[in-house]
Amino acid sequence: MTGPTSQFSEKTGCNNCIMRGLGLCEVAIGLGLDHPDPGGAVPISQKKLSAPARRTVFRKDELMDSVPIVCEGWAVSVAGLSNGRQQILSILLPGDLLSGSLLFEQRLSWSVNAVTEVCCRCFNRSELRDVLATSPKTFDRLSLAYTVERNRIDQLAIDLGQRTAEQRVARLILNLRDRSAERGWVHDQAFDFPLRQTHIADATGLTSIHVNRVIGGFRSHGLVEISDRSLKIVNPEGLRNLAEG
Amino acid sequence: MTGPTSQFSEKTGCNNCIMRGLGLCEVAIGLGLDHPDPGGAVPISQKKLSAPARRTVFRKDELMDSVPIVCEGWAVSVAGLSNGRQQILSILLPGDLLSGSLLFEQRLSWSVNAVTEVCCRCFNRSELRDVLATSPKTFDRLSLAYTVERNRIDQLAIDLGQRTAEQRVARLILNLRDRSAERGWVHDQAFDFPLRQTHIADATGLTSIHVNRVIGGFRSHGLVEISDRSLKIVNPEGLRNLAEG
DNA sequence: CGTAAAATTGAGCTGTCTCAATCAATGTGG
DNA sequence: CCACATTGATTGAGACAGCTCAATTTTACG
Repeated sequence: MTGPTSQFSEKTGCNNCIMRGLGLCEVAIGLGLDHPDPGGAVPISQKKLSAPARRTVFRKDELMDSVPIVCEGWAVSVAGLSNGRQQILSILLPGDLLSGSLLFEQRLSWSVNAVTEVCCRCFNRSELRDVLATSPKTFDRLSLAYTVERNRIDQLAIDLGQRTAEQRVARLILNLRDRSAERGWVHDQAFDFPLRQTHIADATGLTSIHVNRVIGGFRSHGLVEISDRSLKIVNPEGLRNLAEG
Repeated sequence: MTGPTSQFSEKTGCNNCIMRGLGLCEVAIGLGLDHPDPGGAVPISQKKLSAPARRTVFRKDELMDSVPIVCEGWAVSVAGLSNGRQQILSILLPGDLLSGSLLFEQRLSWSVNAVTEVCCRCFNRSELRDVLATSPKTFDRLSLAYTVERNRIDQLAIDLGQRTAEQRVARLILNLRDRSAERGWVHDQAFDFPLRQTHIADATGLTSIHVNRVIGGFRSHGLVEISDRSLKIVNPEGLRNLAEG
């Protein structure tokens, strides 16, 4: 039962997570952290935590004794500047580690905001590290996740430093399509897309006004359609060409 | 023994590295990887490799069986785009890990170019990982290095996404001053600065022409002085204020 | 149903780029 | 040791991508 998804403080939270099937908490499940089970999986104590849309889930500089994984909903990790601007450093989909750094550091470098209603599982760090030391499989799985995360940030820097507004937005959309597709959530080039234009703006280093015009352009060129928190890539070829630049 | 530094073009290479004292290969030395010694240090087989200024040291997609550390000279890791532009993802000073990802991945994600003449030590990856598994101290040291690296990239993305040209250049200079200072190479706000304006441009996502004007501005406002591959911060306050935005 | 958040559109401005040319520095071969 | 070739720094003029300010409409939510 979804139950009254409550605050911030640990609540029933993400029951759906397991119910929705294996696709969901793939990292957690892939790591064998999900729950004590026969298949060689290792139990690690965990807490669940959920937050409503648009709320801050974790605050910069918060001291974490756990390593959270997003189970349900979309979130973003975001760095705020003194002048009010902010940069989204990663968009977190269900199954994503909040940040690989949390394995080594307990202080959170950036805030995490919920885009939709979000639910996380927070794995105890020291237990998790013990598992890492003893389970090579888990180690490999986790270092792969870390590598992917790292490559994504490098790619972000390249996009921000070298590409045009249209390319950045196109690439963002294509990335999210690919990540959704890995999870089996893309059908006929359409997928759930809860980001607001301001999220896209903060992720691409643009103004939301300009993002609006760029997307308007995409739409009028028959590249994408957006409606009702869902995005459909009408012309994948065209979008890809635009993105490659 | 140090032996004839071989490889690539096996040259004499970085004998200076040790001779210059502890400041230099600090990571390697801090890790106790330097050479077999009584102090609990762990020997790991290593090769040395050197390259002249402006040459490519490692090429994107190269398969590495080792984890290199820069011992001497400055290098940059850089991603090239099809349109000829390129983004510098990190500036490597002596003592820096080429990339923490190499602990987990053997394929190099981006090329590494020498800025000055450069010399590296390449530690055997599997031996290094064995050491990590058995030496908590080394593990901590290395995960710290990884964390620092990660934070630097995040910071780069924020700079590229949200800050003005002047801020980006100012921050680059201040970062390099700080990193040089950690190594004890800053005297009276002056330090070795072998970067060309094109390097600065590629690192900040700007045109070298515009970098030139920005630096010209800094100079004429009495913020910095550059001459003879050395940079002096004349007005640290002013530069910092500019950088903060 | 009312209020806040998000999307859209217009007009003008500016930071940064492009193109082009010159000059200084550094390195190379004869 | 000089002439030449290459690389790097500097400066000017004009163009444009993306920003700011401002107003309106649409959508979402308590």
